[in-house]
Amino acid sequence: MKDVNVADEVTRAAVELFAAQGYANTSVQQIVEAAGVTKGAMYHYFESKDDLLFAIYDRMLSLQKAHLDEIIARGGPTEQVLHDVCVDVIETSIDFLPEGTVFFRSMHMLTAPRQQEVTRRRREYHDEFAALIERGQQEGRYRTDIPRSVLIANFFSDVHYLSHWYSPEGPEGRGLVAEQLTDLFLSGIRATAGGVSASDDGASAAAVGGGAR
Amino acid sequence: MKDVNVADEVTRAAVELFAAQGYANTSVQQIVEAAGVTKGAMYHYFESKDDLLFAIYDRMLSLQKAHLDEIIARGGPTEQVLHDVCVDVIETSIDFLPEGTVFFRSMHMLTAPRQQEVTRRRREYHDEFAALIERGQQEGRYRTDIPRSVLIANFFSDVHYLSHWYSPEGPEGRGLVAEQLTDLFLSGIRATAGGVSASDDGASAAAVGGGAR
DNA sequence: ACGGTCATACCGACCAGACGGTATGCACCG
DNA sequence: CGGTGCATACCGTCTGGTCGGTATGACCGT
Repeated sequence: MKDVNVADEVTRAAVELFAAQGYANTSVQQIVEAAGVTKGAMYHYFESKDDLLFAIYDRMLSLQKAHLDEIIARGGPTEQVLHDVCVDVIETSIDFLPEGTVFFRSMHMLTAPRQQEVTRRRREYHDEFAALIERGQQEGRYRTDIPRSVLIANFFSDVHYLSHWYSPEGPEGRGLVAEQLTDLFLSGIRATAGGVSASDDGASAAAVGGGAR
Repeated sequence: MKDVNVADEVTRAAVELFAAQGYANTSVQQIVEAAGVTKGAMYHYFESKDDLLFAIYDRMLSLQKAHLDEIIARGGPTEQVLHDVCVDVIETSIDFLPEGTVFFRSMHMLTAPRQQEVTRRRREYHDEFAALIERGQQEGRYRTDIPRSVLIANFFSDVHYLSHWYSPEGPEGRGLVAEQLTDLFLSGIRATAGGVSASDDGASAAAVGGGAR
């Protein structure tokens, strides 16, 4: 099965190098050397350097979308489903930390049509996530005084940022961090007894205390 | 004052192009054309393309650090100070949205020493921010069941992510979004009434999984 | 069994061109 | 006259991609 091995080895090396040095700073020569193959072999399996990059995106997107669908299909109370979705995407992102680095850093290096494709598939994920939040809002669980798009951005930002600070060698296990970030997010969007006062007086908001149940 | 004008115009064009196409995909030729100057003029003011990129970082870092110091120097209750700091960094990031795009996307394109310099100055900001959180924790205001580094990452992620979703043309004013994100963050880190507090003796947060009750 | 044919997998020298950077020169100013 | 501010032509390097060629092996008619 040399077929699989070459393509896989190239992909592996590419992710590693792209994450470490960036897409533009990594030459095809470097990749094939790191993968232990030749340029000819690589161009036999990939149309272009861009194609190689897209393969990384494709794998990530497919994986996370599959997870999302599976969790939603499982059903259950909104809070539970949302919790599971959040934890999963964080854990998955930790499992694929180098891919994540490349993902957010090099998206603009893709050719226009592929960039659109990535955007489209990310929006699919986004929309399903948004539907979950909306469901929770209709159930009175989550606050409605802040636009839904802001609530969602607030969560995805955490996923996005992971590759900038999380280290697998650090003290925190991936499962723990996932629970913690999810908890922070859910605590933030939970509907509270009182409203939110915008401009002045940030201090008095503390008096409201938690709507923790 | 042609001196200032040329350098400024080049910087302006560079930010715009870097944000739109990425650093690596933007040639020096493109920059000088967009700025309405010649390559000779540009290389008279900047040592290299890298130098140009660093100038962008330098400006952002100086600005935000100055703001931070000013707000902290103003004093006041912890909650108020932290609130103001959060709002400010978000508003500033919105004012310099293209710079922000470049900032996070192209850091790895800087030469090693400059990358270190940027990291060093970011850490300065980070540490002052961490000190604020710690103060709030000692006052019993903020939860201690989650590592401080996670709390902080949770906030900076929002700042980081802004350039990926916020649009000045959108319905949300920059001040409003800043308040909303700040509120979400503060709601998340607030110590809950009956919840875990006191000394952090390790992983006491495991209870999160079941989702309330 | 066997020569021949064809497709697939792979090799690696080579190329066109783009890019960052420089060298040289000139105009203007104090 | 010297120095600053800039213009322009030019260069060496490096890169993505190509292309002619070879090795391997399955299949086939005889």
